[in-house]
Amino acid sequence: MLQSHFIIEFQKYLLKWYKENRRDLPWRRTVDPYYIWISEVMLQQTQVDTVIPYYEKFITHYPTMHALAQAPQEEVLKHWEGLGYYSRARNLQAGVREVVENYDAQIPSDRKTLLNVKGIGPYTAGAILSIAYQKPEPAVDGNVMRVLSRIFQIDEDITKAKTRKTFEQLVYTLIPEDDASPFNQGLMELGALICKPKTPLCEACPLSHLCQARQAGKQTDYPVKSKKLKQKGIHYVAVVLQDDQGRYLIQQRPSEGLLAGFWEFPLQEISASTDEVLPSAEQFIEETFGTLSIKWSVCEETAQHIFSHLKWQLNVVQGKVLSGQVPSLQEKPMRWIAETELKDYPFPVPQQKIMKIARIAY
DNA sequence: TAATCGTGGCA
DNA sequence: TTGCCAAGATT
Repeated sequence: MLQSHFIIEFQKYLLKWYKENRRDLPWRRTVDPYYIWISEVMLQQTQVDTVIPYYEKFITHYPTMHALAQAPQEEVLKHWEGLGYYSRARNLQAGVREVVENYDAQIPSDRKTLLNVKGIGPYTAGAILSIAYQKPEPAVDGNVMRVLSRIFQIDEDITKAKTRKTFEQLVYTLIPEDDASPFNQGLMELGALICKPKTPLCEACPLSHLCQARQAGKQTDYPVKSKKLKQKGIHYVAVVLQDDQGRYLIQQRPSEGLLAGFWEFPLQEISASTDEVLPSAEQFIEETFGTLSIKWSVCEETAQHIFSHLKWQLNVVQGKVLSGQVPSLQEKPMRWIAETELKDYPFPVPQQKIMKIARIAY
């Protein structure tokens, strides 16, 4: 059990350090729960410098919850393009619609209700409650677990879901009643700027005199986390097809799963060898349109894209339809679009790499 | 619980 | 180059 003088000491040094060292970030110039919500979702598993331009653009386009609620989903995805983890965008919009419809556009201020809103989990709920509503609630992210696991030499594996609860209980004992926002943000800022994963700057740390790992010289042994497996490799051929008018064939991905709802040049999975590249492309066209007269060229350059759990190897084949008539597409989620229209569709990064290889402007 | 879901930075 | 890492949520 922690003694009260330790807790007071912890709060005092952390709050003083945060007050003097906090970065001036766009979302720190407001306490509007809607803007805090957007920033927290964008910051999930994403670095601050990456988020800043997306945040600025997003709140300009969707300054109110009503604006976001009424926007077409594909337009929202377009604004999220390149930021990754696209279910965040769909869930954010779904959550905002829930709040507009069920709570008269007032974001709930209690944890239980907040957790029922789409896209809001334990961390984001705590962040909104503490930062926007000044409530003494924990907001435990990777920074907080790293900082606290070092200070208290906590050995639990932070990759396990239930470990977060251990840290939440600890934060409940540490967090000050009246300074919840700077306390939570201070813990995260300390993790980001000082208590870094590889090379913690303990000499500059305001809590080093309270840190057990530091006293034991074992800072980099914490946090404890199990290793993750290597990405599984998959080989594809991207089929870049143009009709006689120079339009490109693009296809929409399914509404669930990887890169849901995004557009792409049709991908055909192949086994590793390159001698399958052209036959696979031809097979795709055969299955989609039947027999067509096409002038093919195989691109020498290939692309690679690494996801959290997958590694794509991409070959590119370009084809031009020689005959005038292209069969109709029926119910397939495909379209023929002009090169100038590509910019109106959301394309994920691997597709942008394919465009570069195929020398298509985007 | 464990797997899924992006992308860019960095040692 | 490779692996790790970043203000996690969902299923």
